[in-house]
Amino acid sequence: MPATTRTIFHVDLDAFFVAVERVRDPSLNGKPVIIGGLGPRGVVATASYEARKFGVRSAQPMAIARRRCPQAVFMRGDHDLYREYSVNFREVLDRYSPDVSAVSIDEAYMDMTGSDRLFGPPVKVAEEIRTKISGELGITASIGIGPNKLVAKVATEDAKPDGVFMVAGGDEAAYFAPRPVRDMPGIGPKAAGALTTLGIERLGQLAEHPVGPLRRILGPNHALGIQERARGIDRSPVMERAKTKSISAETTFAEDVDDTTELATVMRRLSARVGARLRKAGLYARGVSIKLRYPDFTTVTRQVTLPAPTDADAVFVEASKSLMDRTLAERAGPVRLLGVGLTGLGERAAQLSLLDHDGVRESAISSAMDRIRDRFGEGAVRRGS
DNA sequence: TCTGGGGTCCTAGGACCC
DNA sequence: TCTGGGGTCCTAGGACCC
Repeated sequence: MPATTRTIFHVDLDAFFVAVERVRDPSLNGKPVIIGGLGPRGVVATASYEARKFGVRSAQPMAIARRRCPQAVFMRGDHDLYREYSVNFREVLDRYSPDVSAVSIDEAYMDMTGSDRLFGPPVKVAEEIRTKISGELGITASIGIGPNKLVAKVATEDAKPDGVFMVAGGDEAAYFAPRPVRDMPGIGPKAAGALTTLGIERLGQLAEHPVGPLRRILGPNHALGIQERARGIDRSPVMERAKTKSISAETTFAEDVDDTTELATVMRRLSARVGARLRKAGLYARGVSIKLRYPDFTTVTRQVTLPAPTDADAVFVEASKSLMDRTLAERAGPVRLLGVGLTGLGERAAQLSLLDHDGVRESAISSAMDRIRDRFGEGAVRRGS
């Protein structure tokens, strides 16, 4: 099969959460709006462009955002509503390509190779998609176009906000070369810092650097691949995301918690929460993990593999509590964050044969309690101990 | 300025099996 | 008596992304 030049779109909704809030309440238009955790330890999820002018950024501690832009409207956000918009967003994209892959709630790739005959030149289709999104959802999107996902994704940064930017096939290396290495997805603060020690600041320098020293920083197996990416080369297909591999829930306390009874209560609640989500997805878990973060931000994880796959809360609660006891025995509280995860997920049918009788019974009990909670609310039932 | 919550992927060492 | 290599599973930690 001959190598064909692909046409890939990366579609990204602009300041998505804020945009949705503005559909609901147009009086927010033109104002700085900041959405994120409102507690003492919250961080910014999304800031409107008006707020960004004051130096407010995603993932920034809310305390800093408040200082930089005290006049902003601060909101908690409504994630169920954002999910609904995300579904409608996806529905628009599906009209234009059979190969769409969502990467997150506000972002997706589309393989538009060969779509010219149907829809016209890429930039024109991109504008049409944007018009449809804003017409039907009332929010704006930006679209990056490139010969692969990597270039399309980076191009979106030049398209934002509310625009289209295209990098033609063949231009990708020249387009990447002058950009800071941090612009490349996969190079985070650590890798960028390490590259600086080699005098590498831009993607062009990264692409040209002798691979030897890069192996030390980027890993022996990945240095070459990353150098290819620095030239804008990426062969990965637009593919729907693989199945869920883990389900987790965690909470950062407003104030550090030392009381082991309270920690146990929270651990139980988190375990039940991930258990409910697991059963809703019709899955079984083979492993339970926990996470503790101490005030100095050191983070400890502990994990066990269960004797048999299960979806029973009783098993998750027992496992997570015993892992926590073990961890606290090594280092006692206070604790800043507590988390629980379920791993080794699989389909019910595939794992059913591995269940013992007790497992079947516990599974049935948890499912029955889910139904009661659905009808009567969260606090309606709890198992006796 | 003081760091959320939900994920994925990678590395690395040790156990265990063949 | 000393010494193998490969494969898989398990656990812990960490980088990164949105």
